[in-house]
Order: sequence, then structure tokens, then C-alpha cells
Amino acid sequence: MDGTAHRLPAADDDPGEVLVDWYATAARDLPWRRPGVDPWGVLVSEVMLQQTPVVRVEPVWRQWMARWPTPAALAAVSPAELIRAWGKLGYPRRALRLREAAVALVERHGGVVPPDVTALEALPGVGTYTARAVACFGHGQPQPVVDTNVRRVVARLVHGRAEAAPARSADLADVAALAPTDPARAVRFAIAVMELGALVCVARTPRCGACPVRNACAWRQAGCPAADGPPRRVQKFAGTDRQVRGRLLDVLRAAEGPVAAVQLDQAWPDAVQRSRCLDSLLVDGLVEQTGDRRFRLPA
DNA sequence: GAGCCGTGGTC
DNA sequence: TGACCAAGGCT
Repeated sequence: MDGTAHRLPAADDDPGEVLVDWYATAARDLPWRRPGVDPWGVLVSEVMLQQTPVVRVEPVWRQWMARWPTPAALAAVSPAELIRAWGKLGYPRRALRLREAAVALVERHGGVVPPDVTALEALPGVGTYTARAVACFGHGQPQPVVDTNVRRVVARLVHGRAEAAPARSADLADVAALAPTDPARAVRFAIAVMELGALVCVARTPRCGACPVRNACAWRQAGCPAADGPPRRVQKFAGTDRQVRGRLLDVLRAAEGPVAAVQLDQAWPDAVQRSRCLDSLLVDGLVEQTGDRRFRLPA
């Protein structure tokens, strides 16, 4: 007697197993999911995808992988070139951190992306989520992977709540409890939960009619109650330092060489705020000052 | 741990 | 139209 015959009936109503099968038919064809993409390609994609939509990442990821297919290749590139190649993905500090990570990979890991979560988390710009995503999707390890999609799916499916609670340490255990025991299926499960959150169990208007695990969903069984917690407020953007920094960087990205301070004046009318933001860009290493008091992307 | 760090699309 | 949202990380 092998155990297979006893596992099969359970799989029909085991949400973890159902999601793996659903993913096989519903998954998007994204370039970083294709066969042959190595852990480096996965790492680059995960950093680019931090807070940035898939559609904007796709073309940039293709360019980066064509130009810098290894950590060593990226480690040799100047910050200025990377900031320009980052384009309008946003949060350009990620480009600098990815370069720092590449340098660390060359210096500490022989130029390869390590498989263990602890070593990955030690890399600049790699936190709890990204480290597990790379270990799981890049190295095939059955790690629990928790992002905002997964927290939302678990909140509804398991806890019967409309919205994801703030990240907490128990999230990893919640997801691990849903995962199939077979390691290969556990790996696909990790990406399947994220895909469900991205395509079906979305934040604003969930498509419950298309959900493969709707019959097991605690939120649906509870009648889809509205969110009860305090309304989380979204960050402003217009008029903030983030917008001003973006404007300043825009000027420097477009310029051929160093630009005088007077050229940066046109980026934002408020001199005090403009100066503060330029200083913060210098501190962050996104801008450098030349000897003749002009400014440029760091060489 | 709350606030900061870009950008653009959607409803 | 403006709030909301998008595969987080860092301080």
C-alpha cells in the first residue's frame, strides 16, 4: 500500500492542493518564471517588483538580464548607469542596493546567489519576503513566502477577515500550515497563493466567482463582512519630498553631464524643500557633487 | 513601529 | 478627481 491512494481524496478539498492545480491552468506567463531563469534573475525580478506593478517591471527586467546576466556583471556597472537603466520604476534606491548586493555576492559568495534564507537576508535590499522568494522560486526550496497578496488571501481564506492585518511573525506559520507536504508542490503552492491574490483575491473587488477555493473561504462563509479595523491611511505623494526627489533625479537622468544648481531650480519652486531633497539624495548616494559645485548621478 | 522612500494606472 | 493600490525594506 502506498500513501497516494489515501492522499488523493483529501486533495479535492485541501485548499493548498487545489491552489497548486489552479496555478497550473491560470498562471501568467511572466519572463522570470520561465525555465532557465537562474536565482540571480529571480532576485533581480523580486527587487524590481517591490511595490511596483508587473507590467512596468517586465521590459526593464528583460533589459537588465540581457545586459547584466550575472552578479559580477552588475557589480561592475556605475551607479549612474544603473539609475538611468532603472528608468521610472520608482524607489531608485533599490537600484543602488541591487548593485551593493551584487558586490556582496561577488565578494562573499563566489558570484552566485546563495540558497539559504539567512545569507540572502544579509544582502542589501533583501528582507524577509525577498529572501524567501529567492530561496523558493530561485532555488526550489519549499519556503513559506509572505507578501501583501498572501497576507490578504490568508486573512480571508483562513481568518474570515476582509483585509490583511499588518505583517506579523505568525504569517509564516499560517502559510506553512496551508502548504502541501510534497516539496515540489509546496514550491508551486507558494507562488500559487501570490498569484491568487494578484488575479482573483484582489484588494478592491475580489472576483470570488472565479476563485478555486471559494468553498473553503472563511470570509465568504461569514458573509464577506466589511473590514472592521481602523482605516489605514495612504501616503500622500503630491508636494512631498518623494515627489521633489523624483523631479530632481529626472533632471539629472536627462542631463548628459553635470548640471549647475540653477538648472535644478526649475525642478521645484520651493527652495527650502528643494535644497533639503537634494541633500537627502546626496546622503543616499543617488546624486554626487562635483568639485565645481555642480551635480550629477554618481559615477 | 510608524513613517519614509517613486511612479503611474484604476475606478 | 482624488483616494487607493502595486511581489517591501529600512530606520
